Amino acid sequence: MPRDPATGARARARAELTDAIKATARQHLADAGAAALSLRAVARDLGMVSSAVYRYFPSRDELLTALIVDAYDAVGAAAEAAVAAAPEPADVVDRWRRCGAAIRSWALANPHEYALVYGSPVPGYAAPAATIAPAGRVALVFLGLLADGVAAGQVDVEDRIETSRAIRSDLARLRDEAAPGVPDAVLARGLLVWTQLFGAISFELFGHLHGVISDDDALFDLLLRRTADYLTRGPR
Amino acid sequence: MPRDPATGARARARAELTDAIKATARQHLADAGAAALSLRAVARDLGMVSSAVYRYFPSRDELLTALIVDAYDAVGAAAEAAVAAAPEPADVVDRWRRCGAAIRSWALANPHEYALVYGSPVPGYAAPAATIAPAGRVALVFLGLLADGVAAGQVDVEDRIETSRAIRSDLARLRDEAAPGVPDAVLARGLLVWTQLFGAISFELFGHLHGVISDDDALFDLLLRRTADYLTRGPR
DNA sequence: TGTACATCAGTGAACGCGCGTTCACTGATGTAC
DNA sequence: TGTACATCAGTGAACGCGCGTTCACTGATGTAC
Repeated sequence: MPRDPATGARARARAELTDAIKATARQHLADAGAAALSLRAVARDLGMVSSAVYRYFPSRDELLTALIVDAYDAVGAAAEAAVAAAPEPADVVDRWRRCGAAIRSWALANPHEYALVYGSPVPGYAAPAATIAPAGRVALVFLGLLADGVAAGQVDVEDRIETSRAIRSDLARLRDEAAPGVPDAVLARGLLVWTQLFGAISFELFGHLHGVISDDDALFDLLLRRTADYLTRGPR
Repeated sequence: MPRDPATGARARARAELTDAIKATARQHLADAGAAALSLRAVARDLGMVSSAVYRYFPSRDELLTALIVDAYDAVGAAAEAAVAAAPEPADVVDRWRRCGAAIRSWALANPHEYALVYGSPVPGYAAPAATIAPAGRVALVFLGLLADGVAAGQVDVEDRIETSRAIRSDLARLRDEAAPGVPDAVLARGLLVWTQLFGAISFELFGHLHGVISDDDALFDLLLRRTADYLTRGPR
């Protein structure tokens, strides 16, 4: 009866089970890690026979890919929401801090999905092209707010960088695609700050601050304040 | 005949085979990752029967631990050597750049050992206490050169930080143990720079700069210059 | 120096296990006339 | 509205595989007297 196949009972059941499989697989990530993600174990948890999962995902790697895409989308959505919720859209410092805090919060709430995409690559798994666009989503949020900050005059653009021609053309491409009007030096500062953000989150999550820093929140807050300063005021 | 058991033929053979097992296991890390490291596969590669490996490592996890300890030791030794080779021991900027470059070089030359210790934790494996001291070795190099830089008056110590009491006491412990005379703000800058260093290496190694930055060397060089500046001159 | 004994490396078979994937099948759900 | 047919979800058995770990064993290497 239903013309649109997406609204039929069968289609709805299919969508629901697809989600249930992903949800269970996500839980398994926590127990065993990506490398040990097992279709059979997921099926068992759902009360299905293992071969039934193949109706939904043609292979284990496709399931992994779906989880990776979901993770990238989730962290991107978290950042988008946090930045969009900023009361003063023109205040780039505030938006940056919200952005960074949202990414960290998501990572702390979903440590295994964070590790899945920002930790060591899964051995034997080659990320397919389908993961590229979702991977960029969260970075677009950052580049967008940088561009806004420059446009609003909140970012010092006097800074200069000495670097290779290759880097300059990389930065030019970034500018054309996602950060109109942002000069090379500001983009470079952004890149450095971006790796710093994920470096700090990874260190915290992977235990490298264990026994060294007891107040991770405070350290991260310090990072956000210092990087905001560095982004807007430059090195001097 | 030999009184010292470490010099007997049997003991030497044992030490050699222990090393051979670790070397083969290290190669396997590259192909399959830590989670899939298999005692059987290692034994096969060495032409031994799998049960023979148990004469050398009582379990798969003990072998993993040995690899982790070796990796921490290797990166620490690389940093120590690079810093010690600096012609001007008093030049903290130069030493920092050598230190950072050495860590990155080691990581690029040994990507899977880097991932083993700085990537996502191996699922189901709990790092034993024996890994704690080696893990700190590379950080001691950094803290040492910071302390030297402060003592030599090369580091701006006017900077102040606002942070929690917990962080202040963490920093005080760091100072007492490994960085005498280094004020809180400088230690905090050091921590931020430290996470930035590993964040950049991880991003590069784990493919997050792929398609974005084509000249990783130049970006890293920029990072070293900017962080050296930040370490010594502070935020302003 | 020579012999009896203890130590240790390595063997090969076996244990029980879980994995990804394929395949022919049964029923239930949808579709076309 | 009713019937014949096509589509699809899920079943259960089977494939071949590799894993960690244990165990009784054989021989070679070292040690004590």
